[in-house]
Amino acid sequence: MADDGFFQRAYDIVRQVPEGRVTTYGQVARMMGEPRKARYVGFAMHSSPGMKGGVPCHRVIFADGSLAPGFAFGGPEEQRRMLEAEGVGFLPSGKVDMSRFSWEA
DNA sequence: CCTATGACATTCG
DNA sequence: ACGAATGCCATAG
Repeated sequence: MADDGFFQRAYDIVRQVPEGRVTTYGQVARMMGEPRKARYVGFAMHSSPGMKGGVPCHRVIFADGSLAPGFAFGGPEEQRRMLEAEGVGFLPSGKVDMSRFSWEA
């Protein structure tokens, strides 16, 4: 299915994200050449096979550095835990320090 | 054809 | 700084 191609492309990008590094939905969408489809990237993550498929969707966060409220692994709390375990630093605001850990191709 | 919805992003008050 | 509103694109009713 051609639609799945979009998903596969999103997975391919997220799969390239190294540990201790985070990226945003808009960023991934932009790499695919379609920055307007940021929402679909999010949907792709929702449907993502998870770390088993090599898709660390927990490294994909909002543009402002916040995590997905309620749709994550068991809440943003768990996601924050995982990111911290990978070496990602968090700000006192409870958001990721994008200034340091924002992933760049 | 118009309205509603969605792991987003950006702008305004 | 935070919350609300609007914009984008695609699918469904």
